[in-house]
Amino acid sequence: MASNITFDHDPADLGELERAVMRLVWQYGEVTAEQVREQLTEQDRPLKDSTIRTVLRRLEEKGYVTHTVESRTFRYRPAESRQLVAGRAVKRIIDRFCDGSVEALLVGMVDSEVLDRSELQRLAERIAAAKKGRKA
Amino acid sequence: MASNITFDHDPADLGELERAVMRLVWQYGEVTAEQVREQLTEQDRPLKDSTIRTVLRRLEEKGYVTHTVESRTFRYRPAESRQLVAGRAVKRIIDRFCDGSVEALLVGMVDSEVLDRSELQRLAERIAAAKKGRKA
DNA sequence: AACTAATGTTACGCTGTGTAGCGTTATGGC
DNA sequence: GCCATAACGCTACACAGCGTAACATTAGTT
Repeated sequence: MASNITFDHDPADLGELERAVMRLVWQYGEVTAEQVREQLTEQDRPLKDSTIRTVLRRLEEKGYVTHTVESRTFRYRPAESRQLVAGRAVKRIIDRFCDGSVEALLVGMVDSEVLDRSELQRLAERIAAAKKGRKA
Repeated sequence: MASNITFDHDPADLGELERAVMRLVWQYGEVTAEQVREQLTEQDRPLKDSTIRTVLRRLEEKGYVTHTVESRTFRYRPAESRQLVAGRAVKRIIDRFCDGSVEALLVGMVDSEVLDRSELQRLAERIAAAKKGRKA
């Protein structure tokens, strides 16, 4: 197996530019191709607008954004929150590198200094609290 | 190029086969090209050994494995633990998708059902305990 | 010296991504 | 109504990475 399964989108499979664009989409909540172009230009990355449009179209094909037309202008919005996407990306890593063990991952995060234990502790409490208060 | 530069090891920049091989390297701790080939064959993925060798060489170039020669045979070993690599991969995701906020990520993990709060709670305790017991 | 096991070299095709040119189509102004 | 213009789609192309492997090289063993 593994050869013909249809994988759903993998956030890590976004290229550098695509990621930069997604960052903007998430940041602004809603953007037009022009706005994206302006922002990128400001980030010292001047690009032709056909380039931006191509990227936005690909992102939509990949399911990262959706768009609505408003007086002949496309408004792109994120299809999912970045937290959700990030969460799935992490899940992928866990599956691929930690044989599904979230624990192994977190230990690795601590080891690679992405997380320190007190921080983790705090987070655990925070999240537990938030979840409890929000309970379903 | 300049081999003295610290390269970014992003597991996401590994291909499907490369990942499969890494999994074996991590699993066995030490492998020869032949062993890798046998294992892959057993996983219904028969490949010529020149293929395996190419992949192992690339993995070494990328810094994922190292090798020592033992009576003409290359013994490949992981350069770093998979937890460490996974941890860094996650850090990348955090930087790229969560603007560096670990909290945002964990919240996302909970939201995308990668983690549930009780699990997180337990983990926090476990890790804190492990760290404490292991000295600082 | 010949045989053979283990490695290295080179390559080729495919897919994805960055980047963009050019064609198309509504809209508003004249 | 006609045209300039804005916004978009389509097509392409080069380059890199990965899977895959044939062929060349080298060093022990007999």
